[in-house]
Amino acid sequence: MPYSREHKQQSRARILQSAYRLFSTKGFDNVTVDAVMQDCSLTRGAFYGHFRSKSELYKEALTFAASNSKLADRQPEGLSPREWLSQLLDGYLSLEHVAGDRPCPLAFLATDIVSRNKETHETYAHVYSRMNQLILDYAGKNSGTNEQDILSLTSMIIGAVAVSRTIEDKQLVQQILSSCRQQARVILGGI
Amino acid sequence: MPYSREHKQQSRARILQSAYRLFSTKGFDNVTVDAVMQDCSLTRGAFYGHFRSKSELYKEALTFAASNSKLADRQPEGLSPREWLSQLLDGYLSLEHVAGDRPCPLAFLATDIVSRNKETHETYAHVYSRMNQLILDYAGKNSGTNEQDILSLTSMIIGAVAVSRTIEDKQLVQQILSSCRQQARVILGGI
DNA sequence: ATCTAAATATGATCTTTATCATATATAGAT
DNA sequence: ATCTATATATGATAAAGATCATATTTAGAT
Repeated sequence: MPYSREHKQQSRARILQSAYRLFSTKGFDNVTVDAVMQDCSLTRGAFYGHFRSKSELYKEALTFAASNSKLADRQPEGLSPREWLSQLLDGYLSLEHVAGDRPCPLAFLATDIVSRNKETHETYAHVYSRMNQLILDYAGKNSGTNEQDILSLTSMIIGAVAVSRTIEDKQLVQQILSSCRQQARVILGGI
Repeated sequence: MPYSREHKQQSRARILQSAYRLFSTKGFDNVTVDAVMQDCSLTRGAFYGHFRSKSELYKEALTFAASNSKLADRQPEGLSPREWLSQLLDGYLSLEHVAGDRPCPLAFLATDIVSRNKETHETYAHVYSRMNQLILDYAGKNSGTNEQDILSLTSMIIGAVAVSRTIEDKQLVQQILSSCRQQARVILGGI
């Protein structure tokens, strides 16, 4: 047996990490297979030992990102669900997030997804539903916040991050994010 | 002098219209210069008599779309600004819009824009500011709705349309749009 | 030390596509 | 009718990039 037992798994994880970082900041067509492999210090040829195609990589990277998102992080002890949700929203609606720190695929790939294949659309939709469900859980089902409210909330925060990413005027971006942080609290009935 | 006086202007307009329709639904990289020209029954070569490059076309198409958007339409007589705004929001948050009828570049190109050049970013930012300003004007500055509220409103409607476009479950899309229509009225203090 | 299957690297190939150089068509002016 | 500047079309070029075929490296087992 060649190489250590987990070697390939580790390579695969590195490829996915590089891929997601590049895809989410540049979009599918502005990232070459070469670029991804160079980013994780491998080469073109090795790629096809891990993935069937660039499309498959994109879909897998999307799944990878979703399971590594802050939303998927465990709620820290000592925080109530609502406090944790409050922190999550502040992180989501932050300059750091907009700058590309563990970016949310829902916002960063919003329009890039449209040109991908059906499987990828389904993956995206799944990630979206999961975000809504998680926020609903944290908000508390008997809190006066219902599923409708959550749908408008997620539209708002996804839209805010997507738009903010394109705007170079940092002050305006801060205003957008701050307005949405405030509005989020209104929707959730105060935290 | 060859051709009629306005011939070239008309061709240019046709190119821009085709370009915007294609770019907004497929994104920059999934639209070839050939495809645009064929869409308006011209050919590749003629393109460079009108635009210096594909990038320039994209930017011009964005400007073109903004000035042809429903938001730029004149307010119909017999409607108050708030009634007109209400109709605009319902149109924006509709299945028809999501399906691509006179689509809003802010939503349809949200992440595609990021990879474009600085000039294009500025154009996008300009369109964005204009949308906020128009909505603020229609809402009425002394109505209890302030600029902050508008920023969260536009984030929400842009996000809703951007996300909806990727989701194939029509029922879910209707829920998203409906939730946002409702939330929009809350933000605007009832219409 | 050597052998071997798995992992990775290297060197094509083939397609797509933006852009350019050149040719043709158009319709007003003479 | 013909001439001409402008608009449009056609064919060529060249670069980029996904994928494949083939070679090389790796490290556990013998």
